[in-house]
Amino acid sequence: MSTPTRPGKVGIREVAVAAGVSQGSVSHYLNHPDRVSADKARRIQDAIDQLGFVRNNAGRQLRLGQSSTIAYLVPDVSNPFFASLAEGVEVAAARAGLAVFIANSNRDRAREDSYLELFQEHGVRGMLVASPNPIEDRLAAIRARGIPSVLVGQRASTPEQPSVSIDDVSGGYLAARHLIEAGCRRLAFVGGPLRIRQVADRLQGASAAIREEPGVTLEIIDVSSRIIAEGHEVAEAIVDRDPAARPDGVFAVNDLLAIGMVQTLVARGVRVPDELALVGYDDIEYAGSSIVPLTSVRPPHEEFGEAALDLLLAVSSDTEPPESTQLVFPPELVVRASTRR
Amino acid sequence: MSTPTRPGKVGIREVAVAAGVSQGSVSHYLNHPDRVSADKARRIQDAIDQLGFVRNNAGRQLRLGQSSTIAYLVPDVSNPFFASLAEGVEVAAARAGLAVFIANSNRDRAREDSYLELFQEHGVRGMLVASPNPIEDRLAAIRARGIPSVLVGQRASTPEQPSVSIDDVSGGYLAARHLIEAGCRRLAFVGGPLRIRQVADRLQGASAAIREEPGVTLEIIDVSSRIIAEGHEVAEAIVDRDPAARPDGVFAVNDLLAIGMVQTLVARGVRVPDELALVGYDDIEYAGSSIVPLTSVRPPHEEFGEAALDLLLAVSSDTEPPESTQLVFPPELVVRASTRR
DNA sequence: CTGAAAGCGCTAACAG
DNA sequence: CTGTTAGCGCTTTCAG
Repeated sequence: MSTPTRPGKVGIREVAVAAGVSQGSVSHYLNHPDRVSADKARRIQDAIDQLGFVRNNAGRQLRLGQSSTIAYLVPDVSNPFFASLAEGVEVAAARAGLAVFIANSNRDRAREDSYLELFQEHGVRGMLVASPNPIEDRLAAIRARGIPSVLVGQRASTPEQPSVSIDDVSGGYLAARHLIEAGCRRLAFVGGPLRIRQVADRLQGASAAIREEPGVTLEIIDVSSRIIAEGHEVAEAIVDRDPAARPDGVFAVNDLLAIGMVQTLVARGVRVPDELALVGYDDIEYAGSSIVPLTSVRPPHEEFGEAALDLLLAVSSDTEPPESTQLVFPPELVVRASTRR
Repeated sequence: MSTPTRPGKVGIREVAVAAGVSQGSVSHYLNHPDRVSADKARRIQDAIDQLGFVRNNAGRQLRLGQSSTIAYLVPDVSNPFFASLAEGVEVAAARAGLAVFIANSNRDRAREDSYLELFQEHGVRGMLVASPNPIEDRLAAIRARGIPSVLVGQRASTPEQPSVSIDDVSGGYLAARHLIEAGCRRLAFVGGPLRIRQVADRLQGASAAIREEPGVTLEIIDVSSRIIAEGHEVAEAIVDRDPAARPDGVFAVNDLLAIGMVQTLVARGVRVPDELALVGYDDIEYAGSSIVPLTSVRPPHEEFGEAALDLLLAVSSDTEPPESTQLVFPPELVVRASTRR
């Protein structure tokens, strides 16, 4: 027999037999439907429906040498900021006929590595990577193997690495400046670890604003993670201080921390913003609906995700690479009740 | 030449040449490291590092006939409820040596379908599916092709379909009962469309509670999507009514709606809970830090995700399938300020 | 312990 | 327009 049908397995071969055509025609039908006669097309489609044929991606990809999925690696799926980026990424990907697989590293170095490895093994078309860790070396190595990537949320330090980020230094400046203008004199920066680029940049911007204003002090409250629970702890510690020793304005390095803080501050009877004004960062959807609506530094969200994917597409196309491969968006300050005295 | 080295491409073949061993030995080293002599193992590893070899998943999977990734299809990545499930899913997956790819259908039927198709093409080991749509038929067809799945967040209606869900009827009952006990007499259920199983079940539970209490009425306010923005709209409409015509207790079918509602109610000067008490559903992390902290019906989160993955593993193993393949967790009511009069 | 070789399912180049 | 066929990279028998 030249084309035996194996029971149980439904491949292109079984479809061909059922439709009474050759394997090649089925493949043609699948990939260039217009190059097959209407009659055979119908018979093939019928056979496909009948048999419930699903084309095997492994075979296809092995043959083609590339897939049509792109990967989006996120440090924390439960941070709404990354979720809202994902929306934009998917919109742009759909437009380009690509599917997006999201993977969650949970900020864990080892898991980041293993997903990065996995993506390569899977031959993804490209990757979008958001990470609190220094990861450019790894991305450079991956790029050398032909897989392009865009660093998301952090400006790349080498010109070869495309990135999409916001200007965190000016975001930090905006936040601190605003607190000063609201009358705060003893500021605190809540965030860490400082080795994280975004954290350091935001602090740097805040420091610059403080330096412009003699008499205003900046205390740094270092935290190891940037989640709601950590905000609770920091706020507890602040409330436990002698009232005179408390900061009167806090710039939290992200909204999760800020939300946690407001929650505890309010619960412990500290008046926000009167006794303590608070600015967050990212302007996640929940910032505006916090116990005390949160003033926050707002990066673009969906546009940001779209920009990242478009950039990835641009750098991976054969055409001339785009003018600039390091997009930096300006942040905006969204003022809400947490700083409105 | 029997093993030519193609420049640029680094495959198992190139590694073999560089290490001076055969292709088969490299593969052995990769898959059964203990079956290779220490000397060759070292040489092979050196060659791998040197060349930056990454094994090609397409070839591997084609040969093996299966992959070691599982898929998690989510209707909305930006809903923190699904994000918190993801954490649990990944924990359990990591334990089993599996990687999780998350895909976002954005509640869109067509996108759901195309991801489901894609997962099959990719030969995932199994899928976890959360969907507001009726999707069991599709999953049954996929199961027939050998890919197991677990329906998440919705009890399956056929015994063959494994599922992990909470008892939404009793969740709805809990919510409405609580509002009644808080003194509410004109309740409103905010949610929709009613063809969504979870929505219908929650309403059914609420109705049961109302029937127990003569004199209490239940108004149904139908919405088409269950997001924060929709909550804003519903609240606007309620505030625009004559005060006497407003409900005094609202059960929102999820926290997103409830959060949007509180935000608008407070902004428009309606006192929550005094004029209007509010209960949400899902107990997402932000419910507790809402402008008025939200009473909510709480399903398990991480445990839920873990349970789903464990169930998937259990049904896909060759061993006897577990006693019960339809896990239903009981919900709890978490009482916060939004109903505390 | 090691190597040679077959073949997983598919696509595209080529011949008819 | 249709069929035949050669691999894509890998794993795994099976011999040695």
